[in-house]
Amino acid sequence: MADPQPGSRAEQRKRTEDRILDAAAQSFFAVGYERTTIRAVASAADVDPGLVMHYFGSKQDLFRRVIAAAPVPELSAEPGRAAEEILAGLTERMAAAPVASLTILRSMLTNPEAAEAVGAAATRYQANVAQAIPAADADLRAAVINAVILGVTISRHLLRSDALADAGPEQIAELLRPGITALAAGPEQGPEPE
Amino acid sequence: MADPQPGSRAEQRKRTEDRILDAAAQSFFAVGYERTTIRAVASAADVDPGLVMHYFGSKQDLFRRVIAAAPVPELSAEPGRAAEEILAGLTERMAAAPVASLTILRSMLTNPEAAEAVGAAATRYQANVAQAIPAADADLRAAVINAVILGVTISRHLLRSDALADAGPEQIAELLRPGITALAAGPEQGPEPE
DNA sequence: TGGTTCATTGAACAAGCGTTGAATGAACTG
DNA sequence: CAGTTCATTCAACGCTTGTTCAATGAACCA
Repeated sequence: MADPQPGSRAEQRKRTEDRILDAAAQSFFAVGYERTTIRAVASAADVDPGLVMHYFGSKQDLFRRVIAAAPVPELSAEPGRAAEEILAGLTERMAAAPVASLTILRSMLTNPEAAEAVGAAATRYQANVAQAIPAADADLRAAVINAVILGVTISRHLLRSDALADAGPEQIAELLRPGITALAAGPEQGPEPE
Repeated sequence: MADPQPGSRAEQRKRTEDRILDAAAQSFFAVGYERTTIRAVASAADVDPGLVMHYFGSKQDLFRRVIAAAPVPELSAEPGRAAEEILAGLTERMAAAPVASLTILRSMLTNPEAAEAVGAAATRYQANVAQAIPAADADLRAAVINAVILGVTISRHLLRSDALADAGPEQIAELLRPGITALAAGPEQGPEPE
């Protein structure tokens, strides 16, 4: 599945499609779904608005294409090590949050499609986390962990909270460690069962 | 500052204004700023769109009026008790989250005005929290606490995460307790500093 | 080379938006 | 009661939006 011949029609098309996709991703990420206009995307990609429609069908489809590039974090942990894996994943994501993921987050509160994407990803992630938590309320605990990660990510990357944006990923992860550990450990049940 | 005479012109105006404000709040909360239309608000309030403009000036001003009703959580805590007060405040807010606050949250990622409101409230709240934390990185800790609260609130009320929406406020607060406590306590420094 | 495909453009459409300003008629004021 | 205020409506403007469709010209294939 190599790139088509340079200068060929197919290659030119791919170049243009990618330019549009890039411009769209940038705009969706920067201002969200509603404030992004086909015209602005086309202009940023140095292309006619009609071409955007011709290639991607509709604004909604274009949005779908952009957010389809969002990697869904996979996580499979064994009980006891769950907290560390969660923190490691969070650290990694804080260091380099992909544009597609942030685009979804930016639009999730106003765009049903984005909300659904977030919901689906959250459900998968929560299921994986919950299975590693030895507690009756594992689902709730996983949901809270998810909420915490969501809040930190939004504050840091979208709201650009000064304190959070300036701090290093490991520093933030360190501060979250006690809470995540407690959430992933399950209920305390007196001194060392067994 | 009693209500004006019933049936009077002033009273009638107030009634209408309130009806518009209610409809606007509901719409802003439900679908956010961009998807809310003056026409829809007017229709819901059984009023002509022109009247909305006449009374509130512009859509942006109407939005301002709605979010001006959002209570800013005040918090002044002494070191050591900070965590409990934070958790108490969070519990309270989870039990009855005011529409205005949720409206701001809904729009904060796409509307600059809402983002500013969130930022301002967050800054004030963080300052209060930080002052009660005995640590060099108190600001960062306060920011993380804020982010956690933000994430939980969004997940619960806006994303309607099943697990979180079904759980009781106290239950969630209980799960959050270890993390918040650790954040508000400052760095551990060996066994019981005297 | 001649015909077809297709990337790309330009102009336009219909719908919806926020917003305006004149018109109406009932509530006020003197 | 006459005159003014003002809550409310109606119709319209100008703009932007997503979207469509015919036209163009270069790349492709036989």
